[in-house]
Amino acid sequence: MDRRQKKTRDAIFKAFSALLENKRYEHITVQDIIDKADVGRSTFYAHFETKDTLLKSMCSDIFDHIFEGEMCEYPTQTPQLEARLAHILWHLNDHKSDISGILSSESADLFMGYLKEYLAKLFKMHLSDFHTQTPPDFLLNHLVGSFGETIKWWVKNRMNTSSEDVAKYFIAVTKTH
Amino acid sequence: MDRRQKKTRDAIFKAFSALLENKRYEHITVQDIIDKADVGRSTFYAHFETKDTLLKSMCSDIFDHIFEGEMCEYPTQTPQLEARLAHILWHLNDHKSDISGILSSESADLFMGYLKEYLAKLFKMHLSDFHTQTPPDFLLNHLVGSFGETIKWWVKNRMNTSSEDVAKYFIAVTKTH
DNA sequence: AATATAATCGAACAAAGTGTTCGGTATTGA
DNA sequence: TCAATACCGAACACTTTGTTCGATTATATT
Repeated sequence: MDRRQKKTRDAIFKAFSALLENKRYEHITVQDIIDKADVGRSTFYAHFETKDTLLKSMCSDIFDHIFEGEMCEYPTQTPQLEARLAHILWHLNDHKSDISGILSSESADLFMGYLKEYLAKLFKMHLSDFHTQTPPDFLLNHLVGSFGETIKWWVKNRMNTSSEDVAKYFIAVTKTH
Repeated sequence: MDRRQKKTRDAIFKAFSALLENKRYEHITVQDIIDKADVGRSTFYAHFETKDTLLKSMCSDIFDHIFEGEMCEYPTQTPQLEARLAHILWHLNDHKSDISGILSSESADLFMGYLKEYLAKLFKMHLSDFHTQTPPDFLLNHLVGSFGETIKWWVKNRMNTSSEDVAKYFIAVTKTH
């Protein structure tokens, strides 16, 4: 790969990453990026079709690195899985600033954010039903987050499953004490 | 409230909802909305500061309705919670099209989407560790989704907890068999 | 029914962003 | 050295945004 290409690519990544620390993804413009990266407009579009493509490339770089060597078959035991998860989390530290920026974006998250406000109120009343050997805020986040993901799954599947069954499934995979 | 206001508000909601069925939230413009709603440009901005405000108002309408009467203290027992969750899911059917549209948005979801691809591969190897009385795709979605939410929580808390502890917490609240 | 009030219209506006093109310049790898 | 190619940068047409303002129109009230 041409040195110039790599240099430009890195400059764009770095600028994008820096911008993400102070600005939401949706509000960052290509103009912002090329200004910060000090790169010509046409050069940007020579590398990336769009802003989303840039994000995708960046994610691939990060994830390929983190999950490298993690994808082989292991004896499937929960302790082993736990170690793997810890390992992934450990590597994520290397990209702390990028990730923080990206995760603070909006949109479907706008919807989920509002939904979660209501779910949180609801689950708070039932916190004592569940496993309590974890910090309360972790537990609450887990319940709200995973039930939110359940709703996404359900909607994605065109709400084919009955609501009773979905609720049953959710209770089934979540540990009570 | 003036009839005209309500009429305009409804027209905008309806148009927005219709647009969401065929177009991602991020790509819908105010122009699209006022064209479909057949409403003056200035009228739109008289009602909503921005597109996000519109979404927020819409969400409030939906959630206030669904969670109405759900927010009082009950005897906190898991079967009772299960019924409540089912009830919420049931009501969500009334807003199927809106919700489907909103939940298909991108951005932070772009990042999470890529991350989840990797997580899914990983969890697939460990599926047999977990509770199996649910459909496999539900289980996989739950594990990937809730671990993704765990990562969000962790990042949001500035990664203060050690990665080992986070992994431990996650395993603790998730039911194995 | 008459009237004051308030919502809507529509056109125009500056500002900002998008994505593309193209001729010229500079760097690279062979 | 030299051909290939990556970059520059300016210009382009186009879209979107958010605001303004005077002219209409519908509304609630008396």
